[in-house]
Amino acid sequence: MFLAMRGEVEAELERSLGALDFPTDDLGIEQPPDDVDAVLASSVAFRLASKAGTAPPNVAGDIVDCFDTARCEFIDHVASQGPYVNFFPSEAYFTGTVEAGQDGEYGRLPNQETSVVIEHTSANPTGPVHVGRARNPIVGDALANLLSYAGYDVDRHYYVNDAGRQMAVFTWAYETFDEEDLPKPERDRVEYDLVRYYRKGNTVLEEGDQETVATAEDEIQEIMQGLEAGNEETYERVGEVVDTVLGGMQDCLERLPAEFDEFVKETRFIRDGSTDEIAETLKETEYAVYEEDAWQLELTDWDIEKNFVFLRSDGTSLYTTRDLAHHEWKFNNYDEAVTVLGEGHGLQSQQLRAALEILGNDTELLDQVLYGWVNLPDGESMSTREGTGIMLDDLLDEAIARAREEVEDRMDDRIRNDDLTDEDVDRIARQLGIGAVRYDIVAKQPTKAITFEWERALDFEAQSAPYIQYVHARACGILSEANEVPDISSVEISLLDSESERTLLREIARFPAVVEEGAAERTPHIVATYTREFAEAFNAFYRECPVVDASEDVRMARLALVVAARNTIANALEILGVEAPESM
RNA sequence: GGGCGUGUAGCUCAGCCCGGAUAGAGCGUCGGACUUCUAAUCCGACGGUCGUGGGUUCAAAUCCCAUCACGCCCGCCA
Repeated sequence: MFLAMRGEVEAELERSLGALDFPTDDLGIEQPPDDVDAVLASSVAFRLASKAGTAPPNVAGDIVDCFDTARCEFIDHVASQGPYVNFFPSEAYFTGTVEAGQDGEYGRLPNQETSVVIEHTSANPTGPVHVGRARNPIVGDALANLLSYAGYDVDRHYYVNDAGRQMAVFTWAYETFDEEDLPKPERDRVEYDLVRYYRKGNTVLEEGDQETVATAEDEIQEIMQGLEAGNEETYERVGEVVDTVLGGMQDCLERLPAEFDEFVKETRFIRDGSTDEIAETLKETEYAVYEEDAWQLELTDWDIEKNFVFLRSDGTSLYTTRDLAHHEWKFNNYDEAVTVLGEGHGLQSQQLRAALEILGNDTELLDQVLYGWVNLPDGESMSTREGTGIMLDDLLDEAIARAREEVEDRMDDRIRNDDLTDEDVDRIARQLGIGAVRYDIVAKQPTKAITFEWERALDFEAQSAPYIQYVHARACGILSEANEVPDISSVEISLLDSESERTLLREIARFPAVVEEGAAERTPHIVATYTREFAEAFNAFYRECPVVDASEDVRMARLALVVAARNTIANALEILGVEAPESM
């Protein structure tokens, strides 16, 4: 209803300003502070005062006089307060909110008829997923959920770097070393098994004697050239390693859960010739220069001082050249593209955009969401090759273990006698533990750097997932206790007239607007902020408004409100990728 | 040196793009509320030169300029 009301405010305010001979390009619509009872406000009177030759409050008064609420369904009245014009909701606003909230899909926006490909994670398939990489799937998955809720047709892609030197090193190491020379794997899963070869290979290359390293380099070069030349046998050898490791990483990511519609391999754009085509096209452009035997692009028009080399002196392509072919493929198959990537790729993503423009693409359709690094407290960085960092599996296991402890501690002093089964305890521990990890990461602006600390990551207090999840469990508790479904057509919404009920209704009403804004700005964290504010409103309602024991009419109205609240918080959590427990 | 990002309460963060009503939360500290639809909750108190200095504006945490601190990047690696 918020979106509908905002539409009415915009239309009628524009008409009013026009009638008063004021410009209508800036309506100054904003959210009033908490202690003002209006849903929307306008500060436009400030800017019109000098034109009108009078003080802002007078202008605000004129606007109020001209504003015709008879033309609006969701606006009850308009009032000026000093220089501000405040818009107050009608009974239909609240009735409409409760009705809309009965839908289990509440918050989902109309189909935008637009396809979006969101690429995220895309970690090199070299070993187990560590916490440093985990920010990407968590942000990426939430953003994909959010765009989907906003009515976009979303495909989730993982771009697999299977053509680089690291994969050649990995393949050589895997084929060279014996299992018995390696340490025990840290966990019984394929990527933990195979990463040992990769680490051993890198150690040998760094510390081995000259002859060993030279032999290894020859073999690595042979693999790389086989890939570039389109040699099928090489593809198979490398592919075995890539697919195996990736399979294990997928198992890990599914725990979050983060799943993908497609794993797009980099070699695909070598094999189908599109990388070569791109290179040939670029050579013909006015930005192309041939310097020091390599083809480059001068990007000074884009304020990038560094030349972008797209063909090496030996004529082979680079990662970004292949990524150009990848992105042209995206543009051919989707209306819009979003990529979630680490801040270390800033310059590269600028070069990519510039080159895509040179190739004639509309880069307005590409959004690159950058997220900051995850550091360890002692300043050490996380590296698969060096075997440093916290593994995501370990973090999730620890989170679940701590959540289980909490659940068990609380079992003893539960007032409610609802005997949780062992399965319930398992479920709750998993939902809360993983939810806490996800929420902690998705709730922050991605551009902020994070220092990983166990206690902080696993804090289950307020402003964490369990706080929000508890709201859902409470709502479900009321509904199961009441054990009846309100007939929405006969419910008296006007009975929901206390302050806490009205506040909760307003929170429910603006959920679709949060989805709209978050999707447009590609900022899933605002959904997390919303869930916190929503939880506060719900808890106030919970404290002040008994549902089950209320008189018949009030009970029905409140039950309808609780259904709407439950659907809202369940769907907001779904966007964040945090499970909504029915009991905890 | 250049580019990008970050800097808001002791700590962790919203708010900044798009200027507007007394700068908001949580943690921590202190003090309160469970015979109640689940206290993983709620209520109250304490806590702020919004990094710093200028500028624009009726109005600046928000826009502009400068500056400091921290992070990342500046490879014919990925």
